[in-house]
Amino acid sequence: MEKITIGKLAEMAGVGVETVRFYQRKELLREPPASSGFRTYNEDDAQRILFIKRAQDLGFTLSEVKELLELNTKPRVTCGTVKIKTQAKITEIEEKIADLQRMKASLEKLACACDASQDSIKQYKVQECFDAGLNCKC
Amino acid sequence: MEKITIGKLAEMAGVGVETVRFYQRKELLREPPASSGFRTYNEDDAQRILFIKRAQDLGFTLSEVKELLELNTKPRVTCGTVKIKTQAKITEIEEKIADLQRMKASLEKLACACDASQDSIKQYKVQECFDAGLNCKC
DNA sequence: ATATCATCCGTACCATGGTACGGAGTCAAC
DNA sequence: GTTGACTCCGTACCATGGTACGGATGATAT
Repeated sequence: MEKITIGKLAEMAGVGVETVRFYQRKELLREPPASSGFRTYNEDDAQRILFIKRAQDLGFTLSEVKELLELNTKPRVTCGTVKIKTQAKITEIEEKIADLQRMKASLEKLACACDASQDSIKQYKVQECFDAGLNCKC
Repeated sequence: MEKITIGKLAEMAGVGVETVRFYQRKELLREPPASSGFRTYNEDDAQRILFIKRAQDLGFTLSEVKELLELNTKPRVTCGTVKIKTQAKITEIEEKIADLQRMKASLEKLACACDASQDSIKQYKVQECFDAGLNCKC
């Protein structure tokens, strides 16, 4: 198997060298055996970084990712554990979407009010729009 | 009107005294007139903090909240300007919603893949769960 | 009038997720 | 056998959104 240096690993995974070292400090990635002072990585390390990036894109924090990765080392963990964690994340995301949709509705009312009250806009407060009692009847 | 001290204001808005000072440093909140060395707030200041918190809960950063608040305070803002800014925010929100919906879809695939493999593969790895999620046809 | 709060201010610190720096050692090519 | 690129390590720094500290002074109640 080829020797993968930190620079090559970083390139393979699409991250910076410093990011690899950062993940090692955070114990998201093992400290690989060092041959003559230089770390020697393998394909699995690259896969692991790609996994971290993927999970991160799905809204997991690094400590959540670490937890997920640690599920592997624990003996009797099944996919069910992953599913529970994943569904908690889905619920979180659904709540954020609902919040944003409420926000969007409020801003649409503000935009609409701008149309309606061409000249009296100066009195219109953004806060008022966000608050439950909206002036606009759009 | 009653004099509201920083401690009372913080309590009214459900934040810490230090948070109020922090918002002032960030220019999200005015530096109120100080009567004999102590700041004197009013009801509007409390409303403003509540607005900040609300917008923040909806995924806006403090600098975005600041921008939103500035829609109110700019003196010569015309109706058209408000509408353009508001609609830019709406577009931003729509993008956030779309991002979250993509995240949710991926997570649902992940949950589904976990479900499918729960019985059959006892030693299923977390990474494999994510990989299965990518290819899941649920 | 004295005790006990609250407030003042600057500054330091916390977590998160990295990024940058600088002096040293190492490796590979020419 | 020297040059240039890469790596080593610790440490400092960045933005974000706060939280905590501590000495001084103001307000208030008994």
